Amino acid sequence: MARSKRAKTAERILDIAERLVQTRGYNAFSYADIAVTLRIRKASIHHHFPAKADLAKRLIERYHERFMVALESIGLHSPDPKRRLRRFVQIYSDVLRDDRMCLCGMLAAEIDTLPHQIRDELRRFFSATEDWLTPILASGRRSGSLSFAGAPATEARLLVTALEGAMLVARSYGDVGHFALVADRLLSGIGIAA
Amino acid sequence: MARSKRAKTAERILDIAERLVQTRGYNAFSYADIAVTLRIRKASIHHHFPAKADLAKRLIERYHERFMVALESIGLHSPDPKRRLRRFVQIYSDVLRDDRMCLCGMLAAEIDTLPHQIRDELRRFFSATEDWLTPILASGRRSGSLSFAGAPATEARLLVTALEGAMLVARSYGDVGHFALVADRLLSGIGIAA
DNA sequence: GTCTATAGGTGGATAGAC
DNA sequence: GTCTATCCACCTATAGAC
Repeated sequence: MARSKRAKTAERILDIAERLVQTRGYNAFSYADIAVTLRIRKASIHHHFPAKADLAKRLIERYHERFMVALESIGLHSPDPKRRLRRFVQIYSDVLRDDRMCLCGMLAAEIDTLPHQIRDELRRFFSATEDWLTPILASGRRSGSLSFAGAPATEARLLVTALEGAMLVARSYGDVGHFALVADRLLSGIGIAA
Repeated sequence: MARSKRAKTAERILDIAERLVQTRGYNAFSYADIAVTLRIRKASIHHHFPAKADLAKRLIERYHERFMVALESIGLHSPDPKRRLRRFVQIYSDVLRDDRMCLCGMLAAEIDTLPHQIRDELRRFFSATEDWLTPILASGRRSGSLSFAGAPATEARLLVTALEGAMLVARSYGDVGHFALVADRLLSGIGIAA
């Protein structure tokens, strides 16, 4: 009972590492950073994640899983395509408001320095996000709720890449409003009023 | 005469460092990497750029200057807004085709680990790019050549952030076509056919 | 599961000879 | 302007006691 509120150590390591990667990047954080925050020794972290690459792999898996859960939750709660896409954008906005970059966007920048296995995970993440968006865009247009010219899959890719880029650039301004301007423009571009 | 074809050492250091930052990031390259490529010693690099931050600062300055020269060149050679914007997108496409990320986009990802002075430089780069685009978009729409709904400055920001994001994500796929799809969609969105 | 201790390497940076 | 030599901090990772 005394430990019921405390997450297992492995999960707490992942929590701290996640924030570190999202703010500083994979190559700019160390086991020492985690050890200080968690107030254990570096060696103890290696017990849970033998190599840094193991930690990174698990980090992406967990992020991907949670992202998909969030998307499924959007699908369940709101059948309206406009509302779904607003909530989709809100996920990115919330991450940025917490002073973070998307985990996969950050790792994408460092792609040339990461194990090959991780490249595959990143691709899967972006593709899965597009795959979630595409049918919503398609059916939304069919029902007359949304309006855009090209293929739904193209529009999905624009949304994913533009939101990643807007986060990236907005962070250099330290201004969520910078992101919001682009996000609103993206939504209005498919017929969703701000 | 014998050395007329060889750039000064400082410039060659910048050339190598530029590629390293654009491919690996600021935190994943070292003076040792440059030394090996240039076949001189690490200490010699410190003679030209005492600290790594000095190198980074000069790197952004040079990139920004050259980018602006490229934009001015577009302005001189083609009065047609459609043609200007196609050539604008082509600049990003060329960088990606050389297996690089935009230097400033890469540094933007690492923003939390960089000297504060560099944050200002990055902001200046993105803002200058938007400032170059905005009047072209405005006059292009006035003349009936371009077509979009909101403020020209908003459209400019969408273009800059979306192109950065498209480069970022496309690099994780190792596929320029991934970028091209988004780029074409961005252009068609303002009335420029592929 | 956490600790101490340490290995073996690399990071940025400096002093001083040539 | 380039070199050798060196510093010290930090890195990832391992061995073995508790």
